[in-house]
Amino acid sequence: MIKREIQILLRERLRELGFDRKPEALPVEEPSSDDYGDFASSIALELASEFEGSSRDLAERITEGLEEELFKKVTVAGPGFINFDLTLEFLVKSLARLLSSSDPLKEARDSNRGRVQIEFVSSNPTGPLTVGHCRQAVLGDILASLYRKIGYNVDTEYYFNDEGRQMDILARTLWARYKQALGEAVDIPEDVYKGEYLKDIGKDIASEYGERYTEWNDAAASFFKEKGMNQMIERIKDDLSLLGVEFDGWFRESKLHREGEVEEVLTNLEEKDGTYEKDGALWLKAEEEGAPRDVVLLKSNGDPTYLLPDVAYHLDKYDRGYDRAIVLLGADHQRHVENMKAALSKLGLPDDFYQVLINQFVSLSSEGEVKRMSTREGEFVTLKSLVEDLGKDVVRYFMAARKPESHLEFDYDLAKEESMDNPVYYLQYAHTRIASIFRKTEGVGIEEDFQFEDVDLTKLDKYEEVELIKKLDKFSEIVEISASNYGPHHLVSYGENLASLFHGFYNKYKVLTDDEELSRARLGLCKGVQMVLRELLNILGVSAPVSM
RNA sequence: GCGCCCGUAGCUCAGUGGAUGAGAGCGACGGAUUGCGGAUCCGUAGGUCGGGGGUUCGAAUCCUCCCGGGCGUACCA
Repeated sequence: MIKREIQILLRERLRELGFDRKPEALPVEEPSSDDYGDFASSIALELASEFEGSSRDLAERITEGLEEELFKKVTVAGPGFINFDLTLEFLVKSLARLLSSSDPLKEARDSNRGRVQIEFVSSNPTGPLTVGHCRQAVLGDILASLYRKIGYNVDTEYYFNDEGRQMDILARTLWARYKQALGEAVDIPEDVYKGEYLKDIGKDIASEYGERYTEWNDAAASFFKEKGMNQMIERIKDDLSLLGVEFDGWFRESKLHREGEVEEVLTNLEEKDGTYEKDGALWLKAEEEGAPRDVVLLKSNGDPTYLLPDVAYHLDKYDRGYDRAIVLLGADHQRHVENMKAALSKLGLPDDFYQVLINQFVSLSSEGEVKRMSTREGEFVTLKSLVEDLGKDVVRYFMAARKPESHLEFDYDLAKEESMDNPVYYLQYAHTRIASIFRKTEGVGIEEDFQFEDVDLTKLDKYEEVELIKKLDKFSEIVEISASNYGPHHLVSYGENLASLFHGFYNKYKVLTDDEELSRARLGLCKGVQMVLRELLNILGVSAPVSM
């Protein structure tokens, strides 16, 4: 990374002046204006208070002896900004590294980063996944591949409650559907799971098992619970696979109860003096750990609340050896997160173990109308219908394009538009275009898979070419930022930016020219753009076609 | 009432823990191709970065208050 190299040089120079700073802590940025060089640093302004002279004087001192072969020019501007103009030879090395590595993220990878678990969607198997789950599925899946790319050992997991009241209702409803399929009229309990999907499952069971479960008893209850849940899980898996999302693990809440982990965590909390009884219920002293108020762990009827098994679940994650547990939750879980943090802190887990990405809701807009997505209304757009309608690439791209903590207005009409107006195709088209250029190389006497080692990349001296080289160099930093900030949208912005630079370059200059050396250099640049685009689309889970 | 998130161009939104003219896409208007894919490119118009105050050499970005919207504030999950 060019930025890193400048930081290291700056660090050396600052050492000589008596300042001790880590290179990564030194501000080096691409300035907003081209008048201020390729890169700029405001370090002198930051350190001026520790210096006897003015910030401008300090900047002058820093630049002394810094003008080595890397820099065409180093100047001090304004109140003390240091502007770096890089030589073409130096800039071009970054592209050469990319071309020889065949891996755009080689520099960003560090295999010693530890184990991370990412939990997302985690919707209970009582109904189909919706547009809201879709956003989370995409975000979680991208984060997982992002963390893998930079060297973490990542497992994804889906957690669900396979017991409890909701599952009982599911079982009861499914049984009723089964009976209906056998031709008997049975009342469906009001307000619950009337969906077509249960009718279908009921029919399947009827044809497979005939009249074996005509009476509602314990055997039927457990049969329909297990059957219903398994069928729902299968459907959820099918929906997710439409999106290209697969989980490494599926965790059942019942395991925590069965293996005594819930009991254990309760004892643990009691021993740490983290609980008390009030009104017949057992409360967690959450307020002591920074939560707004205390919260119930065991209801007065003895049942645990949602919180308690989730605490046990996270202790289980911790015991499995993860260094970090990242959890994606919807905006309505804010209070739960505070309670969880309080409980885990009571138990003595490291503060940074439990990390939550709260994402805001999705609304769908079409023909000027905005519809809120609500499962409670009973009217929701399913993940399945959305993906079947628009395709995986478009859905994933749109779901990733906004920062998670912002509301996402999903523009259905724009997403549906299979034309230049749809930003997904903008990126894919850049990739396709490059592939197309490489199919034409023989026409100018260049073999398609020629080696870039011998190419003179300093032929790339046009403004647009240099901008592209700098942009490519920035990719690993963007990936790093996207991962550490849990913000896949940075990738999208960067990708649109890169594609835009490329299209501009393409329109202004010919890649395949009469000058063979120039052609080879430009092909090198194209290859670099293609490599980064492909890697980026790959992380987003969007296909990178060679023709469209 | 209190807590979290959001408020940037007509619309949808970028702008990583501050840094030297406020950006993109869509929409509007006007242009570009007998040549590598026009799903492209170039240009014009359009903004007191919700509002006030504060910190700083410097604030869309940090602090505070206010306004507007979403979510939460359960012995639901």
